[in-house]
Formats: sequence, C-alpha cells, structure tokens
Amino acid sequence: MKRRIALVDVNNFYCSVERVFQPKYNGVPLVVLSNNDGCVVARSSEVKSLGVPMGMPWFQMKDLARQHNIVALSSNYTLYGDMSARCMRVIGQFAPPEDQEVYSIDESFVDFTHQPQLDLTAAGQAIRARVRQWTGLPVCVGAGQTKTLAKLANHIAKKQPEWQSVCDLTSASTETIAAAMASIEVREVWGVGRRIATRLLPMGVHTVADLRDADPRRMREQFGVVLERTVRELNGVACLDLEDMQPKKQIIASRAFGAPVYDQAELAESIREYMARAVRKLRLQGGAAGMVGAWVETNRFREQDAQYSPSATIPLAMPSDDIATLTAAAMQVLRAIYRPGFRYVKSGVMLLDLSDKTMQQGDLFASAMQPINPRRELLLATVDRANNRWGRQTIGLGSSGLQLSPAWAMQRSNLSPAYTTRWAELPVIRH
DNA sequence: TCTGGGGTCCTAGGACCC
DNA sequence: TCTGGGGTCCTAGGACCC
Repeated sequence: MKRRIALVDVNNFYCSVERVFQPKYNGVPLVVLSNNDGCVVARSSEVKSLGVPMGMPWFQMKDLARQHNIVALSSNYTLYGDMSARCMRVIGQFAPPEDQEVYSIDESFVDFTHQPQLDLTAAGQAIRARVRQWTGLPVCVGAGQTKTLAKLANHIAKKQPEWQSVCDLTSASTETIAAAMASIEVREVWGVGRRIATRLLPMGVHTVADLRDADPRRMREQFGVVLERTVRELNGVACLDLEDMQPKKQIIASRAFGAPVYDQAELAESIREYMARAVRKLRLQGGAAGMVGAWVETNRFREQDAQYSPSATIPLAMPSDDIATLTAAAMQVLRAIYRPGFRYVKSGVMLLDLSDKTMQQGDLFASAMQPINPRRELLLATVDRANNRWGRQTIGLGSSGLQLSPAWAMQRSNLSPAYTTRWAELPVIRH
C-alpha cells in the first residue's frame, strides 16, 4: 500500500499568533525575539524579504528596524503553547488519533494512508480553511509518500505560489516532481544541515534531485545511516514512521540572565528557580531522575572576558522527583564547579537518566528498599496543586529567594498579554 | 550594553566481560 | 617476529531538528 503522509505547518508561527490578537500588525514587518529579547526567532514575510536571517541578534538590527518600522515583540510561550494545542486539535479532526503526530509546536504529520479515497489537495485546502476559521492561523500543507517527501512538499507549498499553499506530491507527475527537486537546494532537505550540505557540494550534490539520485550506500559510508535513510525516503521508500508521544529522556531548564551575575549565592538562586521548572515538567510526565546536572556560563561573545563554562553531573542513589532532593543535588554540583571572578551570564540544570516513577529499581547499597513515603508524596502533590492553581511561584523551597524579580531575571520589554490562559488578560472587543 | 532554549539520534572509543 | 574472537555498557562529541 502506498503511504500518504501530510505535513501541516503554520506559517511564521509566533508572528501569526501575535497577529491573531493584534490585527494591526497585519502587513506590518514583525519579529518575535528570543528570551531576554536577544535574537530574532520568528519573522513575518515582510521581514524575511528584507533579508533578516533567523537568529539575528536584535541589537545588531536596530538601525534596520528604525528604517523599516519593524515591530519587535518579546516571545510569549504561554500564548504560543496554548494556540499550538488548539491548532493541533483542529488538525486532529481529519484523522484518527493514531494517525496524527504532533511533531513540533507548529507542525503536525497526518497519515492519510487509511483514507485512500481522499483527494489530498482538497483535504489540504479543507484543513487550511478550518484551521484559519477556528484559530485564525494560516497553514500550508504538503503531502508525499514519506515524511521526508511530505516535508519537501510543504516547502514547495510555502515557496511556490502556484500551488496555493497545498502541494500533494503523491498525485503529481514524475516530471513535476523532478522539476521541483531540481530547482531546490539540497540544504532545504529535512535532515541535511549546514555541515552536511557543505560537504555534499564538492561531491556534486547541489539540489534535492542530486541527493535523490545519489548512491545510498555511498552516503552511508560518508555520512552515516541517517543520510542514507534520507536518500531512500526521497525515493519514496519509507524509513521513518509516525511516532507516538514518548516521555522525555532528559529535561533541561536554563536561561540567560537579564544582567551579569558574579557571586555564588545569586547563581544558586537562579539554579533553584530553574530546577523548580524542570521538576514541574518531570512530575507532569510521571518521571523520576537518576542523575542531576548543572552548568554556568560566561559570555562567549565578549573576547575581553575570561571565559569559564563548567558543567558536571552527579548520580542519585535512588531516582527521585522530589524538588528538595533534586535541588540539593544541583547545589552540590554548583559548589563543585563555581569559581569566583567570572562574569556569568547564564546557568542551567538538567534532569537525566529519567525513568517511570512507578517502576523503580532498588539500590543494592541502600540500607533497605526505600518505601515511598506517603506523607511526603502528599506534600509534593499539594505543592503541585497549589502552584497549578495560583501560579508557579506560590509555594517553593524556602531557599529560593523571596524577590519576585531579581536583577538577573529575564528582560522582556514588549510582551503581549496571555490572551487565552489568564482571565485578567482576556482580549476585550469594543464595537 | 545587548548574541535563545529546548530536544533527538548516531558514532567512535574506552573499559570491561568471557 | 609473532599477540583471538565475540560481546556489552558508557560517555563525549557531532550532527540534526524546531
């Protein structure tokens, strides 16, 4: 049976979300910035056509922004996450749950193999119309026999207007597909990054068509099994299946500071806060961490500064999801790696070696198998409930610091409201 | 002055086993 | 001069993704 995979992708996702709630930004060159208003992470089409690359530092383009009246918004992940969930639910209405894979915050694969009667161009237009009407977001749809071809089709749908935002390669002629592949740079293929593209060029592989026609075994010898699969997928041989939601294998929480930090106590404060975030995510997936890592960083862009970016991990005797245990471990790491005299700009924590909390292996050297302490469990669950109900900062460790916005806290100078997730910030429509 | 924050998979090499 | 054969597990680093 020929597979029919579609990829639905929101155009300029963060910018488009902001425009749903602020229509005055339609047609206006708009960017959304990373945390601390550092880099451009989303660009409206007007900004793309000005040649602004993804990831450009905002301070480097302030002149350009003044010239062209570019609006810059701080990123509002609460809003984007909620709009993403709504969008994915609408897309999910077009196939049974097992045939949808939510691949990222703005992309979803849908497997239409089991609906062979469906015209994918018509289905793609139906998805576009419904997502637009129900969420306000614009999407493009690409379809192909493999995930890699669906990705490519989506790229074509976005870049080539004659497709009207929906490109179905499963029903396109061989000549059409060949012409499209010959006109697209190999760098655009899913799985081919900057490094591999650079190494492919001297081998005469410039376009998608060149890569499709390359010898898969040779690609494997030179680049590994991942690129071999990509070549096979471009030829319509499925190597990648739709994936279920898997629990995370590691959880990271880190942030650049709003202002540099020099002393250990302040670094400790930041690490405690980030650990609270990481533990929230851990407990949401019902996991326990067997290893804890932490790191601090100086500013690698400042050549005049002495650089020091240490990291370390420590194993726990027993996997844990207890914020006190995990924070204590991270503090132990910080004490081991901290050195005074550096200008730190970032810190982070990692929870590693994650397992299912309910399936724990005993420790040979622990005096006895630690039974789960029901009173402790109740305490932690109560803290979770209070924080979910009244906000993340409601109950924390006593040592987390009492300042709500310490000097190192993130700077977000142009943040939109949490329109869809806070009663106090619901949009008001006057007429 | 100001340069993000997450993730995954694969491979090579070292250390160890019988 | 000559030095087996077959494994596992772990880690670090590299590549990619959004």
